Amino acid sequence: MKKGNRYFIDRAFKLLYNTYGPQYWWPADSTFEVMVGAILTQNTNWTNVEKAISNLKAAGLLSPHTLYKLPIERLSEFIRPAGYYNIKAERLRAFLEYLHHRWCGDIERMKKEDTETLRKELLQVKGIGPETADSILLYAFNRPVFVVDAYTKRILQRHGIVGEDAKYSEIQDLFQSSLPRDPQLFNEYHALLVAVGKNHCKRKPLCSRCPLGSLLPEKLQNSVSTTGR
DNA sequence: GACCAGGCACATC
DNA sequence: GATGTGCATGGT
Repeated sequence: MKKGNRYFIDRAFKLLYNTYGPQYWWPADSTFEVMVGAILTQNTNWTNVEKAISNLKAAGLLSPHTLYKLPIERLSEFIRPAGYYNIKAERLRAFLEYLHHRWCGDIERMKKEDTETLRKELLQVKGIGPETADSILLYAFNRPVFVVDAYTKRILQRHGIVGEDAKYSEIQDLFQSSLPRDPQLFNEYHALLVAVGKNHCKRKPLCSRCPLGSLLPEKLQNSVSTTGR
């Protein structure tokens, strides 16, 4: 672990927290809702996911048992606003099968399993990859697992902390070995990275006035766009 | 109308 | 193992 990287990880959190304050993630009323949301939000704006979730709520379907009984064709209609609705219906279906066959639909039982086992099992569910599995572990089960998303990767790349070809596990290790294993800290940090990413780190360069600007290495200062906000 | 969003699986080389 | 592609709605 390079010392400069640890400094960046440490300092960035403070800057982001001072700028944006607590993010109160994950916005949901239940553990199950977090898990459903984690699948629905794959490559999708959260506002679209909210529409899908409120559809399910309004129909009284947001529980492991009721959703399990719902035919996949109807499920896909309810979640339509979230986009990729056919594929996400299949993914939710696969998760619900896992929940029922492995845990009898009992989330309280699932909560007692250890983190490594849960992660391994979640990754075997078709449609659940590393980010979705880790979102469930952190935000639904309060486990000290750092979630790496597209914004996290982009921000680290633009600051020269990791290379263009950085793998998920490399970035995750970077955070997990630099920070105390505190779920609340990981929770807040990831949410803050999304907040700054939405404002300043889109696919096209948009770095000016970014709260992390002071952490940019000098050699990268020239690449900062001044046309953004 | 173009671009983007809190990924993942699968085909192909 | 790396790279490309399909999946789709809704906001800016």
